Amino acid sequence: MFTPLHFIKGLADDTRLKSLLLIQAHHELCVCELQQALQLSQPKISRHLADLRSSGLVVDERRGKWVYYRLNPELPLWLPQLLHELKQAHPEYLAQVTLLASGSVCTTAANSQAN
Amino acid sequence: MFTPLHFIKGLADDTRLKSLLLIQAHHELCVCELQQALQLSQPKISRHLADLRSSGLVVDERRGKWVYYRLNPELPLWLPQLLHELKQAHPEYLAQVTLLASGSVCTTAANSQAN
DNA sequence: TCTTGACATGCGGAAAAACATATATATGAT
DNA sequence: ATCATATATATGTTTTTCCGCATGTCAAGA
Repeated sequence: MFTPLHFIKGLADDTRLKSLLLIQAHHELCVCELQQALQLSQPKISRHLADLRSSGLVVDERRGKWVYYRLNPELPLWLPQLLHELKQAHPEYLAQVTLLASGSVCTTAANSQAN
Repeated sequence: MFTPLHFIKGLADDTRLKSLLLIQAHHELCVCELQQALQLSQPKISRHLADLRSSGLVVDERRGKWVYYRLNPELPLWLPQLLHELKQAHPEYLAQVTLLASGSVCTTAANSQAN
């Protein structure tokens, strides 16, 4: 169903690639966390996440008001592997992007993640 | 100079991705060999190879009438690694594409590669 | 039920990517 | 010099992708 090309195209955008790297690093993130980390508009983030979802790269789960995204656990392993290698090899790529500790935006989304 | 995103974008096209996989498998290939393997027009192949060249993914070398392309040896190793994994994980992707043995097209380009 | 906060989507428009066709360049052979 | 082969590029067009802005949905609280 999904060719390798579909996956690669999913990665081929700055917003999407950075989102995936952040999601992998933090296991899961909600839209507002990505929004503040990448300093982008909500619709922009949301639309790219929808792309990632429809190309099978991420799965989403609603918990209360928030929707959490994580890497699709059924991905071919070259994909999480690639993201990992990529972060090692190009640390500067995510350097400017920092996720505020927790509970700073989205009212208390990050806080509600104590489990 | 090259961000990981530039490299990924280089891969994000059917013609380019297949070309890279074929080039890696055969160490080096000339335009006419790719052309017959992928069954595409010469300008199309040539333009995509120019893209790959300008994004640093391949290097070219002219030998006589032919121009041979191979992976840039100075690539971050996650890249050849990725191509390799990709071929393992998705053998069907290149299944339809077969390079005729040698010396079948481009007069005798492939033949001249006995070294 | 009304409101607020988090997120998704519909809809043009702009920008980039890809394409086909035609033409140019380079090399080797005649 | 001329010609044929291999490859590159120029040009105009079509397609795809990305974006901003407005609006819609859904859940929780008052």
